[in-house]
Amino acid sequence: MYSYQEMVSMLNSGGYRLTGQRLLILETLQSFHGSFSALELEKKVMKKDQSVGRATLFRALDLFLEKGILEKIHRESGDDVYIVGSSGHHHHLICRVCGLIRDIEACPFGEDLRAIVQQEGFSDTLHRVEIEGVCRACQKKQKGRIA
Amino acid sequence: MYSYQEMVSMLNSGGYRLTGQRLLILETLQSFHGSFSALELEKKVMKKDQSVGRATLFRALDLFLEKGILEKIHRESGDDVYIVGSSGHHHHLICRVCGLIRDIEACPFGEDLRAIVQQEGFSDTLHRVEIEGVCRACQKKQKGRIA
DNA sequence: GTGAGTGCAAAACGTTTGCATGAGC
DNA sequence: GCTCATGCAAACGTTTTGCACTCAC
Repeated sequence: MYSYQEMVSMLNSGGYRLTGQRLLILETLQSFHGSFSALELEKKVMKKDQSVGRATLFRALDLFLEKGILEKIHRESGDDVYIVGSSGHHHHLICRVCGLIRDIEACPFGEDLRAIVQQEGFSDTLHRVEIEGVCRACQKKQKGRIA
Repeated sequence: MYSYQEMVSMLNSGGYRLTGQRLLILETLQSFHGSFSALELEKKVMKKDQSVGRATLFRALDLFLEKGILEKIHRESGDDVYIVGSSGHHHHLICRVCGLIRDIEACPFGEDLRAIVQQEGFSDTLHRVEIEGVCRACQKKQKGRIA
């Protein structure tokens, strides 16, 4: 997960302006320890500075996605959530209860799949592996509730 | 990809009523040879019977998803599309140009990943592998356009 | 006959836009 | 100072809802 400094330089290196709003949003991103929705981000940002416009936030989200500062993740529920990005090829392990994300560096996309893709004649492929489950902490909470 | 008959019995076996609208939608589903959006489906259905309400269509989509008659797929572009389901565990190879879908029966989720998931302490996991690329036919079309 | 399913229209939802204003480089 | 970026509010497109009506069982 990128640090504030890394995010700022990623933004800066693209020739984008380091406005107060963008920096505020980047700062807010750090307070999430897992995934978050656009709305959750909006609430946190508004708490810090109520004058930030919705449009600014969505424009920043798009920009950050494009620069790789953020990544978008599709939950089984159908909701899209965001996480702060990290470098290198990786996949995600997501807790469907609390939204916790763990980056997985192992990639199951090996020779077997590559061969199938080639056989089907597809080019310019990218792949997405998302594993969804319940994290240890949420398992404990759930057990506690039933017992 | 399920046949019309299979879809009808999947619906029927759940105790759901076989209404004219639902059957019309199931029939329409067969005409797609790849993925489709809710709107594309709506257009096709409306062409057959203009009196079908939007709400009915969305309610049917939800129902079909729940019964496994349809599957929802997340495109890299951010759009959600649907495909007619098929039985057994499988993943998808998607053409980002035309929406063509190929089911892949090989599953890369093996011991390696299983061990990582266990190590991280996650339970009740499900996984999603989506490969996006450009199919053979669309590659040819693109080449033709440039040359 | 009964209740699941429907059509309609209006509302809700999250997101995007147009434009005048304001701030970064 | 020149442009990119912003705030506001209104528009947008998709999906959901509430309700009276209807049709499958």
